[in-house]
Amino acid sequence: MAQRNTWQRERVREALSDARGFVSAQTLHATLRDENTGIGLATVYRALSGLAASGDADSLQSPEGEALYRACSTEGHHHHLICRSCGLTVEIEAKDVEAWAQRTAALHGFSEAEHVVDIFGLCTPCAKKRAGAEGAA
Amino acid sequence: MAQRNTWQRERVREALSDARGFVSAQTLHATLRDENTGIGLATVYRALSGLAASGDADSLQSPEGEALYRACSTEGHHHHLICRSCGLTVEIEAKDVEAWAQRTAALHGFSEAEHVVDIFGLCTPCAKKRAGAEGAA
DNA sequence: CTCGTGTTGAGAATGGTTATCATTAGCGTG
DNA sequence: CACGCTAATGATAACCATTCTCAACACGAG
Repeated sequence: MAQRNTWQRERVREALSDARGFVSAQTLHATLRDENTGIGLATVYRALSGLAASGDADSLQSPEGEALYRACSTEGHHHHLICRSCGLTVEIEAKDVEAWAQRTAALHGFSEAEHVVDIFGLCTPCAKKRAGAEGAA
Repeated sequence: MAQRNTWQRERVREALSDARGFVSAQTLHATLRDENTGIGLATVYRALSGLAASGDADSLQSPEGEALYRACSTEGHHHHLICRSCGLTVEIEAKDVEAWAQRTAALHGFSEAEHVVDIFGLCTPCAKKRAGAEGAA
């Protein structure tokens, strides 16, 4: 028996799904604590890395060095389009880029190529908000 | 007078150039220490972030959450092909990917798109080494 | 040479992540 | 249903990279 079902793991999975974008383990833990669950920080980390390992979640490093996680609907390999203002995330496919990455790696004698391709930008609502708040700076 | 010339900063710049790929601040500090220079860790960090800020170095987050730096010859926007074993790094251009990123972002209503495109793999020497050491596992 | 101030360096502080370990609780079994 | 094995939990300590603090120092102008 390698894996047991615990409400904690379930809660982490839920919380991750509820979040519209990437969230840090710390934030997730805080959120779960607010919901009266006395879940432990270590457990959140464990659940999170478990989800990431099993492909149910994606993880990336924020520029500040924090690990961010997000529930992933798409099973296979994919990339993200992330709003740098509100965190909204869109999963995108990039077959062309996949091919290009493999080709480029091979061209330089690299094997077992993996790649990181993420686009950061401003989603329409945030772009509008920012344009409106311009004078406030 | 905003900036003074110190041998420490020069050493950091040199060490960064000597490294063939991305190196962590810790590694760089250790290297400089080995060269009999009694340089301080804090100084290395300071010099490194300075170089990164002035565009003389590139920085990225390793999967382990460490910040890695590399001296960058190319001024403009570019990407990296990195050996995950020895750290060897090749700078690559990806005009097609640039275009694709912009297009994709626009398609989803995102503006001010920036992107992160890096390929991690095994360079030929490392791939061979690894194949030879297979039985050791 | 002398002074002012940016810089340095050792160590403390910070903050995220992982390990430790006693306790708890799934879950298959009898 | 009760029992027991063992994975999972959670409080806390340990870790590690990075940043901050601050007194001593050295660059460089006058």
